[in-house]
This record gives sequence, C-alpha cells and structure tokens, in this order.
Amino acid sequence: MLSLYNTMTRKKQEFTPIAPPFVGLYICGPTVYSHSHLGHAKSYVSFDVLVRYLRYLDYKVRYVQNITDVGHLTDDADSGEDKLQKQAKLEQLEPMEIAEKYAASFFSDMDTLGNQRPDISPRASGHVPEQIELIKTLLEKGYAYQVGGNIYFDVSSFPEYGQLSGRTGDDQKSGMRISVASDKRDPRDFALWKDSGEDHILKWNSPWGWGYPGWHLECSAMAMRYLGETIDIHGGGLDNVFPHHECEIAQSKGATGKDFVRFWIHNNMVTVDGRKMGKSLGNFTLLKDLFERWDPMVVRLYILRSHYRSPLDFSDDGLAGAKSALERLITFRSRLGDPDNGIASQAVLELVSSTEAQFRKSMDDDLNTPGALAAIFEFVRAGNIILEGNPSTADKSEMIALLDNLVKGALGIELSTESGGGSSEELCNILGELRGYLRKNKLFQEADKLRDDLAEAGFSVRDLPGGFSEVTPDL
RNA sequence: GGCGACGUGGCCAAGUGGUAAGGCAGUGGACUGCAAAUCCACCAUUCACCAGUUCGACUCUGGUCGUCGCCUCCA
Repeated sequence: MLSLYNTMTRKKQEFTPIAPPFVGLYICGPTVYSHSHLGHAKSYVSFDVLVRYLRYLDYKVRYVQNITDVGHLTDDADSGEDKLQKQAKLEQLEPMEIAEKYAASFFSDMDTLGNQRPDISPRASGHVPEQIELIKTLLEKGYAYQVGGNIYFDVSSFPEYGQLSGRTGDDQKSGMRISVASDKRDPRDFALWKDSGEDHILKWNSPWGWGYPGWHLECSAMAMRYLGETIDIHGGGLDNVFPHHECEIAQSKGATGKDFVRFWIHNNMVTVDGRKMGKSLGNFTLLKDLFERWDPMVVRLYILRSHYRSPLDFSDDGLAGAKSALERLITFRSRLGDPDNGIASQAVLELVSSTEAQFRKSMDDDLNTPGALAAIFEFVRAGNIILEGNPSTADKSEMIALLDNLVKGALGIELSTESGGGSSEELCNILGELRGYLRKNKLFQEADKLRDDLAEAGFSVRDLPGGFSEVTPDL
C-alpha cells in the first residue's frame, strides 16, 4: 500500500484516490522565461517517478502540469516588472515568443531526462476566462474585494488560511522585506486581478477593466477545470508551500466550499555548496550545459539516489558516483543480452520476486527511491553471480523483464547499450575483431595501443572469452 | 524575529525501539598476457553533542550546537 507524506497533515498517509482507479494529479509547472536548471530536473523527475509508480500500481493517472506564460512580477506582489515582459525586452521578442521558446526548451529538457509528458499542459494565458469566473464567484461570496482595477482576496474572510504552511501571514515582524501595497486592506491579502496600467503588454479585458490575473489564481482555475473541485494530489516545490499553495487553497475552497486537495506533495530543493539553486541567486546550472558533460541518465540517477524530500547538494563528485553506478547497471543489462521466451528456473523466479517485493516496499514508503535502488543493486550482484553459471535464456529474460519493469518502467532509467547508432556499432564490432585478432597472435603491444587509443576517443574495450573484444562508447 | 526541515563511515545516502541497506571511492584476493567487467574479503562497537524515558535508542522526550529552507518571484 502506497503511503505519501502529506504536507497538510505533516505525516505519511495511506494513499487512496477519490474514485479508484483514477487519480487526478496536478503539479505546478515552470514559468517559461528562461531555460530549465537542475532544480527543475529534481522536481519534475521526482514527480515523474510518482506518476510512473502510480501507473505501475495500475492507477489510471491524469497528470496535469501547467505552463505559466502570464508574466508575474519580478519583485513582490505589487511592484516590479513582469518577468516575461522583461525577458522579451531583453531578447527583443514578443512576450508570447518568449513563452513559446522556453516552453519548447523545457519540454525538450524534460524529454531528455526521460520524463513522461503530462497528459495536459495547460497554459495560464489560455485560461483567463476560467480565472475571471473564479474571481466573480469569490467576489459574490464575499471572499474578495475590489479597489479600482485591482481585485484582492480577503484573507480575514478565510479562517483556514495558514493551515498548510503553519503560517498565518500576520506574524511578519522584523527581518522581512515586504513592502505593503497601499490599496490592500491587509498586508496578507493577495491579488486575484491586477490593473495592467500603461506599460503592461500582457493584458486581458475583464469586468474590472484591462488587466491580468494574479499568480496564484491560474493553478486553482486549471486544476479544477481538468481535475474537478477536489483533486487527489497536488505537488510542487517546497518553496511554493507559502504563499502559493496556501493562496490556492483559500481561493479554491472559498469558491467551491469543498476541500481542494487531498494530498499535498512537496519536493525539496537543489543546493550548490549548501546554498539553494535558484534563478534569483544566479547560481543555477542549466540542464543544457549539464547534458554536455553528463549523460542525462546519470543526472536522473543522481537525483533518484536521494529522497525527494531531502535537499540535493549538487557536486561533480556526486555525478561521477552516479555515473559509475549507472555503468554498473548498464553493464549488467548488456550481459543479459536479448530477451527470449521460456520458463525461468525456480531460483531466478524467486530472486526476481523477492527483488520486486523489496523494491515495492521502499517505493510504497513515500517513494523511497534510494531504498528501491538498493534493492536493484542487490539484485544486480545476485544476477551477476547467476551469469557466471551460464544461465538459460529464459532466466536471463526473466531478469531483463524485471529491469524493464522496475528500472525503466517505474524509475524511468533507460539502460540502453547503444547510444551511437547503427554505423558506430558496426565500427565498434570491426575494432573489437581487430583487437581480438591482435591478441590471438600475441601482438600485445599493438593490441594495447589500440585499446589506449580507443580509450582516448571515449570507448571502452573488454576482452571476451573466445578471442573477440567488445568495444563500447563511454557515457 | 517567526515558521519548518535536517545533522549517519573518505564522499553520497537509506533505515528499524533490540544493537547500522545500498552506491561511489579505497585495500587485499580470484580471474586476465596486462587490463576492463565480474566475484570474494576488508572498510561506522557507531549514527552532531548533553541529559531523560526504557530491560534496551541512531530510532521516543527535553535541551545545546551546527547547517539549510520559507517568511519577496522561484521547482
């Protein structure tokens, strides 16, 4: 039975959906005004594994993840510049060109990491009517008030505010940097709709004049549109708990009178030298840059080697460790060869089923991927021992199926052996044969020169029994 | 200042009230022409520190120190 840590209750709870086998899942997506960084990778890999594991458990998941393409402000809630508009000015493009460009970049990076696409990727800009409707309802019910062209949510009207984060918003004393907007009744109140003013490019017409929706509103509107008024799971980064998710709850429950979310799931942050990696700190590593130095699956494994609720401190040593670990998995997979039919031996069937049980036990415990990986590595050791004894192809196929199911299926780690494509594979075979020939004729100096040269070019050589050498490209 | 999380071997990282998974790195051995891969063995009497509860705590309670996050857009 899967249990998940619910931020709302601050404990692990058995997960059951409202209407099994269907699960509605909403994850806060990125604001698309720059390329994605490692922080995004950790977040979306974590949630991808949640989706994959739910599907592995045979749930029918609808995975919704928004794209925020309505500019929100660079500063606090009431001043500063629209981020998309700012970037548009910089790149001399339309704001929507910025959104399009970086949304495409985001999807491409996520694909590279092996994340499954969300079932729906709704854009905030495409759901302004829904947001306006939500505001109308909140105004009617007395949860919101209008000041000129601005609409604010009246936090004092919603006593549950603060339940999720344990923060009411009025405990802000010294040390905080908020500058209170003059037209709010209460500093805790937050914008539902903002008057666009003169220089705001992204704007829509509304009953309150030209303007644009508040940041928190889009998630409420889109989540409810596609998943209903009460959704099973809502996730996002830990840094979104307050104020973003707190405000979402207030808006949504205020409007519908129903509980908005049953399970709140939050993943922890990526740090660099112990400091949070963030756009505003300028210490982020772009995924596109990272992928030039590290295989995307190395990055994925690196992320999954720590728990999603723990911070991940980014380091090259860590990546190097993950790379070695991944190579161990890939080597094992390639030793298994191609799958075939047949009945596996009792010993292998037992190994496979105990591995799967161990794997599930860890994953059921709030997606404990480090524990699940430990089960896999124990399996790899046992499997390597079995391979020494020349097992049947049926045995090997059984082990392949397990890897496909757990490592590839549930964790999304691709253990592909061919990365170069057909022609380079053929070339590798020819070079492997050449080294085999040289060794057979005891021309060791020449054979080793070939091996050294290949190593320099990024290929590993392994001598196999039978006089043939295997040449494979490094990760 | 308020709220919250965390502190496990050289590095990373799980974990249970009954005496510490796994990965990386390292050491020794088997295998190899030499390697690589693989296997075997070794690698935390100890889980920040100090009290307390308990027959027994790394795991529960209290305190101390340290690190980090949120309180402003951020995954």
